[in-house]
Amino acid sequence: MNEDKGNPSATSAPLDFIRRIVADDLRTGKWGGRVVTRFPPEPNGYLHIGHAKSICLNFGIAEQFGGVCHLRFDDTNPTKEEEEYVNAIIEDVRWLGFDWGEHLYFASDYFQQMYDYAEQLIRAGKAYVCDLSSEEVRLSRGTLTEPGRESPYRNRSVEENLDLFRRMKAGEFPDGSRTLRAKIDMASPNLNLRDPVMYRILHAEHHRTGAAWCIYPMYDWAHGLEDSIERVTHSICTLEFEDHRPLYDWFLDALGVYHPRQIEFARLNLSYTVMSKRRLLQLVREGYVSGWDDPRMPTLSGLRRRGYTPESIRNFCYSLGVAKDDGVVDVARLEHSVRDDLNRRAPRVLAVLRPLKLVVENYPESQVEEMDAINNPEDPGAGTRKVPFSRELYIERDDFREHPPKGYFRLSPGREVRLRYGYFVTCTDVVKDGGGEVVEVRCTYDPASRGGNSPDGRKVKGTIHWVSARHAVPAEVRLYEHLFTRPDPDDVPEGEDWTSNLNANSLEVVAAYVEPGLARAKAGERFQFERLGYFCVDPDSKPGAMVFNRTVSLKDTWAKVEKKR
RNA sequence: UGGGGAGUAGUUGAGUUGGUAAAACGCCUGACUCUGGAUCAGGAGGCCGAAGGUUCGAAUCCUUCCUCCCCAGCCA
Repeated sequence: MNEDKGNPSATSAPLDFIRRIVADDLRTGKWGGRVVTRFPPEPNGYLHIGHAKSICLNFGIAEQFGGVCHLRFDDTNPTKEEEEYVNAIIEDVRWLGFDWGEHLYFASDYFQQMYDYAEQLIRAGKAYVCDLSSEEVRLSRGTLTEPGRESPYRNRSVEENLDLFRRMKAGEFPDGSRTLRAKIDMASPNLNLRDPVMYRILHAEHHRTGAAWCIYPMYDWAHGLEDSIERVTHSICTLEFEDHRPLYDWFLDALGVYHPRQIEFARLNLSYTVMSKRRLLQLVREGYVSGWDDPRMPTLSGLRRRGYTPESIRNFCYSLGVAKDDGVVDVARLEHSVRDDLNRRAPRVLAVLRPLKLVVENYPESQVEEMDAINNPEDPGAGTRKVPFSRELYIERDDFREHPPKGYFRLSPGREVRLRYGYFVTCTDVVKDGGGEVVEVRCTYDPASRGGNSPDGRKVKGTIHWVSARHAVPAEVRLYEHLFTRPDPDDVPEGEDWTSNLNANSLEVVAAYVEPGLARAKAGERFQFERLGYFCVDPDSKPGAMVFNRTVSLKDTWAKVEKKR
């Protein structure tokens, strides 16, 4: 099939800084020849294209260096996490093409061990139960420039801490009344080290552990332990956790346990869209889109429904590289990678998005011919098919101009064009409605040009697509544009927010006609509508009521030329 | 303002021990073509954030400065 391009495992491309670290570690035997990475999503939303970069990195490294990559749910906050999300995440990672084998884990499975480690830290005098409220903690934490103040509970005895912590676990105290904190340094310039909270009390039902726990570990405390327990070698995360690394290291050192190396890289940002889970959730909840899998969403489920292939997303991610400066990637690159993939594999078909009737005056009224059409010029093995041709056809409105501009070489009065796989036709007349709108075009055909070539060798510049009016299948086609009108959704006037940059025209529904063979196409099937773009059958599609999504248009140099005028 | 990061073509990014700047996408030409697609061949585009310094020589080393991002959740 389609080999991933740009994946260092498949090319001689220079290694990125993370792969270089892995390769060095392998050479020096630092981890005993093991390579263990992990992708640790929190099940509080759907995966998006930014996660795909992380997935490709982690699974890609494991694959390339003969290691393994774990899929681990970081489910330490029962108030935000749901099973629906874990199922969707599993489906998405699998769809993207990765396999974690036996290595499916849940942080919640480690709760008991984490608890035991916490007691160990208490006994070592490195953690204490604090009775301050969250407000009081906030006030005593200090600011960016001023040190914090130590909690009055900071020096409780080990016995008292142990007793209180056990009672926290036993459910004796209400939410928010106490926390377990690490005893580090309230004056540290790194705020993360100012006695961070390790456990909070949350009497909440967890999607996996139910009511077994009422204290839940915080990210900083839990994450390193998860990595340690799984004997991860390289714990790869995004830049915002760079500040947390000293804490990651502190916990593991304080415990004296197996200690992976955390490495940070820049997350992916894409132009014309938003990527934060909070904002994606807002788009869903407030009805700006139809759901997490709305084809306009940058979620993997949205891209899948839109018609993106896993290969194209992987190739896109590999083409990005891995570095530490965060910028914004032009969506045009994502679009390029689907075109590149679909060009090679998508069967071509004829479809007319905005129909204009074309009557071939000298073509016999009742005649129908089956024309031979090539399924995919990029893939000779794809074969050919028959497409019916008759006297009345539909052509694209855009392919006729009563007054053609310079450089236009499609149909217009007196002009001859080729109907793809059909005949040469010459426009003889137009029919207009009361408002002067062209509602029908008349033409004559050259019977000698059957199939698309004329025996006298004369050339025509334009080739347009068409569909037989009598045989065509009506279909709903959903045309998508960028979700936002500006590359940076946050680029708004004073007082407005990112939602004011939502593109009102991001979805246009059109009543189209497609060639008859498409009547049986199944959800998820992808096609190239010749000269238009790549389209995918939507799950909403039903026999007799086909629905297609436009994945991406074809490059259109004529549109570009026209736009410049 | 304290701490942590980052600054190389429009974008993403190579450039690992200093020798004077890859590539991809985008853009512009042209060729070819029964998709104005694809393909092929060319091209434009960078004072390597700035200023000093070291050196025969600096994107790479030193100094100072500037800009951008992250951190004051009992979120992850």
